[in-house]
Amino acid sequence: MDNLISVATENFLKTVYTLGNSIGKNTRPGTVARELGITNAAATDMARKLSAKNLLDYTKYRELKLTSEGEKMALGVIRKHRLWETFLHRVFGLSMHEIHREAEQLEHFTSDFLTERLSLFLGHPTTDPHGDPIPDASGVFNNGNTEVLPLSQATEGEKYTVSRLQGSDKEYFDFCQQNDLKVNSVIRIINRYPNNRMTEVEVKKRKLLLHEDLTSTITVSKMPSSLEFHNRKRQNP
Amino acid sequence: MDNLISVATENFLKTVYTLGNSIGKNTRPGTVARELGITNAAATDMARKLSAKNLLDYTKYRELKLTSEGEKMALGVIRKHRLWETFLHRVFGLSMHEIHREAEQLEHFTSDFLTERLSLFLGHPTTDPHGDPIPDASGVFNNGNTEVLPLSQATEGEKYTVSRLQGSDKEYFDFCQQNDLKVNSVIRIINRYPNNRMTEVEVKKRKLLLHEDLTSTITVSKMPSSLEFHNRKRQNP
DNA sequence: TTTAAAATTTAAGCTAACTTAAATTATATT
DNA sequence: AATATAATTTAAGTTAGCTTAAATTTTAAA
Repeated sequence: MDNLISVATENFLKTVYTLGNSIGKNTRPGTVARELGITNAAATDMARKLSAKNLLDYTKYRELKLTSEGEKMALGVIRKHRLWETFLHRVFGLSMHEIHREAEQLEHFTSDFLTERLSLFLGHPTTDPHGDPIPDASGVFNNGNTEVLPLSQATEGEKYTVSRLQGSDKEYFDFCQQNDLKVNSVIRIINRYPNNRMTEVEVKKRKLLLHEDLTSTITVSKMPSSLEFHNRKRQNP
Repeated sequence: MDNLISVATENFLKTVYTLGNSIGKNTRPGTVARELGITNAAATDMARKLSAKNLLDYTKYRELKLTSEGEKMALGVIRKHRLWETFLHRVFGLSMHEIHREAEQLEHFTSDFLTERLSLFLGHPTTDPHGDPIPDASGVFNNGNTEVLPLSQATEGEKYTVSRLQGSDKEYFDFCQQNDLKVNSVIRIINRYPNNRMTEVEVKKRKLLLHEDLTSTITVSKMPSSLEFHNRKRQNP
């Protein structure tokens, strides 16, 4: 009857949560396994264990569903991850592709006490540098409810603001930086070429032709999110 | 042939290093076990494993000795620990009794890359808030070589400065704070009562009668360490 | 609707890091 | 120098978190 939560468990719950909240993804054991780099057998095994601890509901051959307790834990880990990313970027000046790697470790070894000091120090941010929302200490998102959609599904002619950049490697962020694709950048859809899966956009007077590989990782919203804008301005607290 | 270093290994090496460098302590398996809260059997087991990995020299029934590789690892962990303590105290304002607990976790999940950014951010400190020296990235201490000794062994009539406070709980630091026993405080030995293991000292015009339980945890030096003083002044970088 | 392919589960086994209990070796004392 | 005590080591066993391989179930296609 071990009550302590392990890194493996935290990562498992986090992955189930993330997959469950990503469009076009599912929470079947195999999907979770692939995401975590473990075998299907290990994922099934873990699912049964976590089910016994009431952290998720598991029925053979079905998708995994977090219980409210499991979801709360997942959100706790996500909170720590995103607060650390914000911190590492703002305070230590780590670049976008570096912060995830470090936060991935730190998130598991930060007490709730320290988490709140971190959040306080940062001025209780509600989004991280990628534009991802940060839940509060009780697992609630306070980001307003602006409609967001992947750039790959944006409408021709419309104007949007970038709300999230979901890539991870240096090249991705270098490219985005280079082309002014930043959180809160204004972006207009010039043309869509669905057959070629390309989208032509305008950012800061410049035209870009982007493939769906990229446009599916950029989340945009029609109205500029004033909350996020507010947060971006407070760089050195 | 697992090349990754585990938390258990890091803590084991750190403990052997610390015991080996504390006067009146030894590095026998039982001592290490007690320190880590594991059984003797587990300590012996670990000693053999680490010996196989060339991190320490182990001969049955003898004290444990770190190899240079093992010592380097131990110093790496200690560096991370003390940098985090410095950070948490200076930047997040955590109190003395809180920083150890958090640093104890963070030290194991901080990459060398992040460690150097942390050190840079803090201005490459050479002592932590307890006055403990921080080794540099290659495991070298750059704290000058002021002679230090426990307050319990200080000489009657002499003046010293406090160089380290080695306690851990809130009560300890509250008492020290209350009585101006801080790193770099000036302290004069008025009287020693070896039979009762008490020492009478004067700090900021106030006289204190202290038991060896306390005086053995306070390290002092005859000459005020200008290096440490310099560091203490840079509070909010 | 049958069947082939894909996914999932079960079974058996491994390693790290522990445990308890028994056996061995050191050490300290008389 | 013999012996009691303390420390250490060995042996056997446990749990978490994996693995591979085989068996089973689902799903998708013919």
